[in-house]
Amino acid sequence: MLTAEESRQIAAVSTRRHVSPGTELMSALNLHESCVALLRGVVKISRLLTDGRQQIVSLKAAPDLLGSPFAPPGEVSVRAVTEAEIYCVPRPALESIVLQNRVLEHRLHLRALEDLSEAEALLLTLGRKTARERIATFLLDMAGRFRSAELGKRCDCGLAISEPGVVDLPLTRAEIGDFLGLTFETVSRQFAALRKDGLIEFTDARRVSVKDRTRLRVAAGC
Amino acid sequence: MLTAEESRQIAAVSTRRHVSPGTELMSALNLHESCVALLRGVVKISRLLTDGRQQIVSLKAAPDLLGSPFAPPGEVSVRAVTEAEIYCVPRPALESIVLQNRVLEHRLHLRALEDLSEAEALLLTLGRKTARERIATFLLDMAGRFRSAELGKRCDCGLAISEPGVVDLPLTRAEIGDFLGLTFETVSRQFAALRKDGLIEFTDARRVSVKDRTRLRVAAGC
DNA sequence: CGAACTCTTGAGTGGGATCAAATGACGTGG
DNA sequence: CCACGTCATTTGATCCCACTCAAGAGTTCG
Repeated sequence: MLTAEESRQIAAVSTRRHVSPGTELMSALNLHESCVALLRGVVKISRLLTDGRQQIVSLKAAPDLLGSPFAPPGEVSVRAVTEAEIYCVPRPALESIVLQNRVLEHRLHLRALEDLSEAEALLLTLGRKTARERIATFLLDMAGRFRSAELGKRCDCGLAISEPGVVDLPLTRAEIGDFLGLTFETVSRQFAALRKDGLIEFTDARRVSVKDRTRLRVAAGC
Repeated sequence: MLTAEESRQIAAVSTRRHVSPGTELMSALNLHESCVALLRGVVKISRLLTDGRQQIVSLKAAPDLLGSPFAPPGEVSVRAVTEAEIYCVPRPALESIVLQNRVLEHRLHLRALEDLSEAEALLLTLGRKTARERIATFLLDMAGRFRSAELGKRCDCGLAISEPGVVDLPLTRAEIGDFLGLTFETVSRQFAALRKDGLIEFTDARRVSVKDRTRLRVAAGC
């Protein structure tokens, strides 16, 4: 995403941090003062209601940039899901780098449009799909993003051996619920139902194997 | 949004159209061949499931630009909600204009980030709010966007006399349901409940008056 | 070993969906 | 002008999916 020169400029003004699961990466205070370059790990971006209900609006896996130097204010929480390595970049510094580099701004623009498209897909899921459809949709999404490292070792191209389709879920059942607008009990029950129907299999609670991708796609409702 | 010169450039390569409510503005065929400048009226952008379920992901009121010359492919439907006046702009033409104008691309970038923020707010609504909270949230949103023309005549600034708060809803009950992930019966019932509780009043089915903005905000759940 | 999590599973409830009917507004054509 | 069809809306009755409450097992960690 960045050239060596750009990376150097950014690193020069940033602070590197290692964070554990659950750590809030941006407090409400510094949210508009810095962006975060995600070097390793997975983070969740959530919107909150005052009574504690929350909705995960986006999952980000390294390498990626969280926040935008131009993003409008918004009440979001950013927390590590796994162990993670990050750079905290002062917003003004990032802004000036981006404003000096047309191509870089164009790339950020494209990424914002992709994020928007992803958010719209999730809107369809939350607004119109059943619990079973949401879980199936989620599994297909995760299968495209978190293929297990065991099989398809070091195969960087996305088109690895897809039949074994083993996925390492980075989220707890409760987090999956917060992502899909469900309770963790419903998530657990729908996983059990898909397993009983032979669409998936679990080696343990966090490792799923997709047994029948075609039927899983049907179960996802499109 | 655009300078006179930019508008002229765009108009030169565009075709103007008047469309009636319900008209599809972009078929699946030309969706990636053109963008739409909305001059008058309101349109809805929806995502569809094969069995007919749909989710409105965004409402756009004139003046605005629909689609982006850089947007990734996505299965969306764009339909007029009210009578509308539009320019259809060939995508390559718009793309070249934007690529020649840094400031213009920056503005499109900012708009994409605002759209993303709006989409995230809707995600919270669809994922975590009750029917009553969704309707209250929707009314507050509409009150900020579609203040009735009767009061506050020709007052372009958004800060008009807000107490009378009369709103002209551009959507049918079914469309409101497609926006909020509810059925039209539930929309109708929740409107009735808010009316019974004295938070709002109807002069007719499409014209709402906000009687108690404070309690409506509480009802919106934040 | 106990505390704190995570996950599963069961039982019962309730909010919103579904099915159904009636009303009113509107335009169209006889 | 009225009869008619269409569409938007409201309201009632019933159903069911997902939520809630609860219990227990498996884990990790101090």
